[in-house]
Amino acid sequence: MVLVELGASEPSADNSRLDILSAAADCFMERGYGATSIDDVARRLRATKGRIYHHFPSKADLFAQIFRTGMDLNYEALAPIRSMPGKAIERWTRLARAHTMQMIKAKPFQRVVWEGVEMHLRGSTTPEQRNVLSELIEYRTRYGDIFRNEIAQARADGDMQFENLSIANQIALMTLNSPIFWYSRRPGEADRDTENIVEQVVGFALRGLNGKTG
Amino acid sequence: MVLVELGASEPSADNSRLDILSAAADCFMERGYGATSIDDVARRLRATKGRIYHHFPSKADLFAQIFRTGMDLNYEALAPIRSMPGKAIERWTRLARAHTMQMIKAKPFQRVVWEGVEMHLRGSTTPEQRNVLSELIEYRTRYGDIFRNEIAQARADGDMQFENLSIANQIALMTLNSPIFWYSRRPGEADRDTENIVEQVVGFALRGLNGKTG
DNA sequence: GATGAACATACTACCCGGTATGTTGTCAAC
DNA sequence: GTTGACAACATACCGGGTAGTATGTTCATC
Repeated sequence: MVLVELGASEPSADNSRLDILSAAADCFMERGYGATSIDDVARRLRATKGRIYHHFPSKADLFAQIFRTGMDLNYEALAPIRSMPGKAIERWTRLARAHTMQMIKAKPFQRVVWEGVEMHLRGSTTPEQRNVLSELIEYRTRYGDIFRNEIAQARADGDMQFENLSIANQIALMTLNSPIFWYSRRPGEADRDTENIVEQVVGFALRGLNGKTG
Repeated sequence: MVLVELGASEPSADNSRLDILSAAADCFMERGYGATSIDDVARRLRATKGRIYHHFPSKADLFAQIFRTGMDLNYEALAPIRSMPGKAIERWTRLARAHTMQMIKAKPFQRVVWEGVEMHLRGSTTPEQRNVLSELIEYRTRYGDIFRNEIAQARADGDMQFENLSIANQIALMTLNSPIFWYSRRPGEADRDTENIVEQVVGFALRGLNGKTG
């Protein structure tokens, strides 16, 4: 079972690659995958297609790389929390905070992740690209399971109450993801303001799960 | 017994129109607006483009009509509840139930509504189609305000607690909408099962809003 | 000064929205 | 019962946009 290796690619190798990824993520967020042309991405970089196709074999692959990068960021944000001892509900709350903050901080990448999941659910991809995508989907599914396991444990601890585990997790994650749709940074917004928004979101989800606020 | 109206070329045309709308909604749900071609819709109808363009002037207009139909259904579902007397929190709960049920029952249309809102937020439409769409967006915004007003009132009544009204409404509606993404009807699912799902969703949102369960 | 990476330029093949035109059935009037 | 008119499509075609490719160009490194 070979999973994604975090630092697999050479670090200092390509600023150019990262620039392309970031610009493409912005485009995909603003117009969606289908409506974004490679020329659009190139234009944003003040470059041409040649540059992009020099680094990425296809549009679908570019999309997939953004997807992977976004998920890498998410795993990275959760990493220090996952191993924390203590009650599951407390761990879930911290995980939720980190996740939600990630939705805000890396919004373009997270929108790509979202669209990637949607694309997979719709099954509208070429059969061969689908393998690349479905590997990423599994990556993302396991990510969701991190939260799923915690709320399952929290329920067993008597710290949460809900009927169906899958549904509860779906709704909770949807809540935590929601900022990618309605959040946009306001001029002069401080870190404290952002954290406040995160707290409102996480609080909503926690209450939704009947979490015992200690 | 004879109900044929003179000069009414409507009935057969309306059936055909509805068939097209429904087939197109299915396609848009499965592949998204951009990835769906008019030929795709025609193929699903076992017909050709001619039929579609005979009834709808453009792809964007077809999309808009589905959007409008979906919203019409939503308003219709809320109509009898809106005028009910009693506490706001109670009214909100009933509205939420009706809305969520609608998400499940008319899922293809609701997905189109969702994508329409996304398209508008992204601003990726031709300037002239944008007028048609933004009118629908306003239609949809007023719909959201129905819920917004109720939770504002409920908070004033002391029956709900949350910090930011806009954020709370956004999250709550997102929760109620979420079935359009993860729900799919299971074989042998009864109405009672569906209602149970609705209850889980609405319950989650209600607790998220700190609703006083009476 | 040869080589290859990192692009830009030029071009092609294809798909898709839209249109223009052809075909069929119906129905009304003569 | 023939004809004309029109609705409801089907067929054929066109033009624009786009993913992908093939080829040129620059520049650094050795």
